[in-house]
Amino acid sequence: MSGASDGILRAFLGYDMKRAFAAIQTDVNAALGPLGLRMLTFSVLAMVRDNPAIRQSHLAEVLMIERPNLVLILDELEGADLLTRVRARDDRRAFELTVTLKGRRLCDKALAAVSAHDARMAMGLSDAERDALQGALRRIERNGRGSQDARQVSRP
Amino acid sequence: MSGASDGILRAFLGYDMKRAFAAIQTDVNAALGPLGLRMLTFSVLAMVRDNPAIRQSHLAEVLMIERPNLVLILDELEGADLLTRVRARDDRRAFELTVTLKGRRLCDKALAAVSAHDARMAMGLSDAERDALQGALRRIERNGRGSQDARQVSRP
DNA sequence: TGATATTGATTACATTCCATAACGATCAGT
DNA sequence: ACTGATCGTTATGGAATGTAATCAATATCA
Repeated sequence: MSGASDGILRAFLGYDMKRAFAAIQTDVNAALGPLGLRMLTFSVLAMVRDNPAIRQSHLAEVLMIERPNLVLILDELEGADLLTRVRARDDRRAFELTVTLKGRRLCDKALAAVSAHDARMAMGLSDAERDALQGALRRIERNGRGSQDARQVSRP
Repeated sequence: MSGASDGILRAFLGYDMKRAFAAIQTDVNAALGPLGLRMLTFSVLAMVRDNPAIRQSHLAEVLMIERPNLVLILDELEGADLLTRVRARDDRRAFELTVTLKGRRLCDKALAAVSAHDARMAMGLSDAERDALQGALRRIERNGRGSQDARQVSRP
């Protein structure tokens, strides 16, 4: 007789999401830890690898990270020789981000580790179920943006 | 021509989850803010309401919150006269948590606000899609626990 | 052109959430 | 009674996130 139950909260998407995401974050960080990466630094590294010469502002916008926070992440990655900041020729305020050879190699390993983690977390889900899940998650993300925009519109 | 895309990361569940959960958290906190609650304090309040005389340890275990962190949340809720800490008769170390009348009323309002938020975020999903989504999320949560246990088992 | 506003990156700072170690008080088992 | 475990607490640190303010460089426009 365990006694208490969280049945009320299980009625809400947010509760299931929080717990599922916590499980994912724990597992992915465990998978990336041996490589010296976390979920966030991996996201940045993979994004820069796939979008060479991307600017910090643009990257922050796409990843929905505040610019000041991205600076620290880039300091870490640049300090580990995984990517470089190079002044843009056409705009000397901006930096162009590019992954180094070392960064590309680490990114390959990280992609393999994260893929394994991803398969582990999706165990028991059919391909169709997984696709439906990701479709639903993107729908929720869009629904959230809608609300945000609506609130911002109400400003002068 | 926006330029960069996060297509690589979109292949992973964790990325979609992080963004969907961020949207949910932003929206639910906006919904609860006017009531003086956050996602976490609401979870605790609703749990205590539905499980009167629950002990802190038990509550922390069910919600997967570390005991020291729960203490601060309870301080906040108790300070706002939303719940009470009463010494357990059979164990004078433990506290029994119970929601006050004020807490019950606020919880009712909060439940309505969170229900509206939940419906907003699930807009565009059929009942079947929503059920499938929550089923998949719980599956992921279980998959995560499995990995955690496996790692703990490997310890001496 | 020159004055003004805007943008890119940065610094400094605060907050929230989460995790661990250590402690006093109490309980359980021997 | 002694030992070990449990309950709540304090103190502390790390990680993620957010805002304000700054400097340099660019864009806008009268």
